[in-house]
Amino acid sequence: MDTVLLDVFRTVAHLGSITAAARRLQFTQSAVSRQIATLEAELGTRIFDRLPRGVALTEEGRTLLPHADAILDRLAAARRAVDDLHTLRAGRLRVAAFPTAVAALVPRALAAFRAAHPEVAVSLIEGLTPTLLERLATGEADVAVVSESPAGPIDTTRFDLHHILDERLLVAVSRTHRLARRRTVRLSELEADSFVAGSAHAEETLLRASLPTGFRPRIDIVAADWTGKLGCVAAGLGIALIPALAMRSKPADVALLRLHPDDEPTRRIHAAARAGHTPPPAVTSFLPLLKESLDPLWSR
Amino acid sequence: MDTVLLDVFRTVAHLGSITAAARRLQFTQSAVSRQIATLEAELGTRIFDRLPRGVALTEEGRTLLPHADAILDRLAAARRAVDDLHTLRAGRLRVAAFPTAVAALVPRALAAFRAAHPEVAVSLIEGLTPTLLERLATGEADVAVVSESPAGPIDTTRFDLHHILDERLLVAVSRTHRLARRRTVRLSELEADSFVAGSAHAEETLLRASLPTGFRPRIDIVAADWTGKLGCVAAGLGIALIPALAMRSKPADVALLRLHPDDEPTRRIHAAARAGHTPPPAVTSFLPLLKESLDPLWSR
DNA sequence: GTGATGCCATGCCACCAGCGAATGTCGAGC
DNA sequence: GCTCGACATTCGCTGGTGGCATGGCATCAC
Repeated sequence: MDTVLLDVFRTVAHLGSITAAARRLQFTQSAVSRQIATLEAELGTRIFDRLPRGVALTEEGRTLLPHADAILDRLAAARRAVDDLHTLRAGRLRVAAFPTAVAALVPRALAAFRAAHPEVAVSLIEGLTPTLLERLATGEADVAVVSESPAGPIDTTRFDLHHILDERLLVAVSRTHRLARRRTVRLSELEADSFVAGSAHAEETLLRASLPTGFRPRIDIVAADWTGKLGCVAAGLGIALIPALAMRSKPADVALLRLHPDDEPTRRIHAAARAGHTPPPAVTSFLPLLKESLDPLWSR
Repeated sequence: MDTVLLDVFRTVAHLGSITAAARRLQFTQSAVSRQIATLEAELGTRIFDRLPRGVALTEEGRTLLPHADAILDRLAAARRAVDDLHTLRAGRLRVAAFPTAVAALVPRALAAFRAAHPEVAVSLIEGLTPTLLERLATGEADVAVVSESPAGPIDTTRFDLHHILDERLLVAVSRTHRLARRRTVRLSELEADSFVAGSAHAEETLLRASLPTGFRPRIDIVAADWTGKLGCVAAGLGIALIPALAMRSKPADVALLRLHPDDEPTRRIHAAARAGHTPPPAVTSFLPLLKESLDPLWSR
């Protein structure tokens, strides 16, 4: 059944006249007359009594009226809901991101998103790239901020990648370190140094994955997170490799050196979405914000 | 919007395949494909992602689905409600009737109606004919059981009348009365008798309206209702005119005489419905029951 | 790799549903 | 009795809708 019939019915019932309803609905009288006749045929009963002046609802019509109202209201609500989703007056945005991105990049972008679209419910899950992609694939997340190294390429047949930045790896040394004044160093110059490494397995992976094979760093100190690591470095206990993304601002007590371009590992940060699936509107709107949130410190 | 689109949408969403939905709905695949496209155009957004094997809901589609379900369910409920009304599995029957009819005629018919259609809510209002007709006209009652005398004809342009019976007026006399053995009497034979009249104004009207002008009954006793009146008659205190309709059964202690046809007033009992209005299904079903409930005692 | 298969989109055609304009019908009111 | 207002009906036409056939794409079997 066409809901236009119900709208016509409602209007006729309200105005008590086919002719008046036709005027209001921009139809001809004959059209409305036949639409009512069609509706009556479909229901198998008369819904209006034809009076000398206009029409009046029958018992059946009176029964139908609230249903027609409810159906049309719900239809309008459906349109509104879909439209709200489209214009970001409703909906949700579930971001998944790897730990380093959660330090600053993703929170900044999420904050900007929430400011722009306060009615969209945002949520954030932290995890390692393979897990994030799995969540994305199962629909538990709408977008995943992931890192890709040559060692672990991402299946682009399953995921659409939006490149955010190429991550820079910095060498943190104490201000009194012999290389503290340098802008750029080569890895070979650090063979004699002791490294402060993270205790987390992820950091192991980072170090191993990031550095050229054959380079065997000396590790004397293990610190859990970036803040502790930087403390050790500042105290001159060793040097550390720090992803630029982990630096929320330039620290005062350590020097940050860039690696020579040939030594720098290539870790590309992407926002990933499910391939073949149209991203929810919130994701489409979120991606540009991720790029706008970039700090010049982070990428080369 | 055609609700068929919503049904197609629902089926496609459920089966995850346009082709499968087409099979189930007895459409061709192309038809369903374009119906989905039409729905998407109407909403201004994609509601399905086209995958290599079938389709999957987008965020917008997921939002729409519960609305589609609700709309279709409500539509089905509307059809059912109208149909129930039609088949008397629901609805109401509001009967208005004049007092004498409420004695036995209408209750019997209502009981039969309720037995046949227990899910229809029945109600009954008692009143005098002009009031009843007014209620009918304003829609407060669905059908009115009214009496019509030559003195008060009913406007048949406003009301459709269904003749139920021509009311018989009986003369109640005690078993020891001089006419107790007669079957028929003439009014002129009763001039010497004392009449037991009702105290109600209605009874005054009945007596005056029923009897030929010029006949002046002698009234010594006034009794409120038919039972009391019959009690007086049985005790030999006088005689009474009783509408046959008021007799729920043949009483043992009084004799009931018919009036000679020429003396009998013509009061026609009708079921009245609003002219020009299709009666509610319950009324259509109720009218035959009124005639079937007739007691042979009542009418000539 | 190559053909077969399954799925969706689309071009084309035929059909009919629904619209508008005009006319018919009926009752009310003057 | 005439006019007016309101709904129904008829007729011709157009646009929408479905079916058929085809094409593109991805997957699967061999």
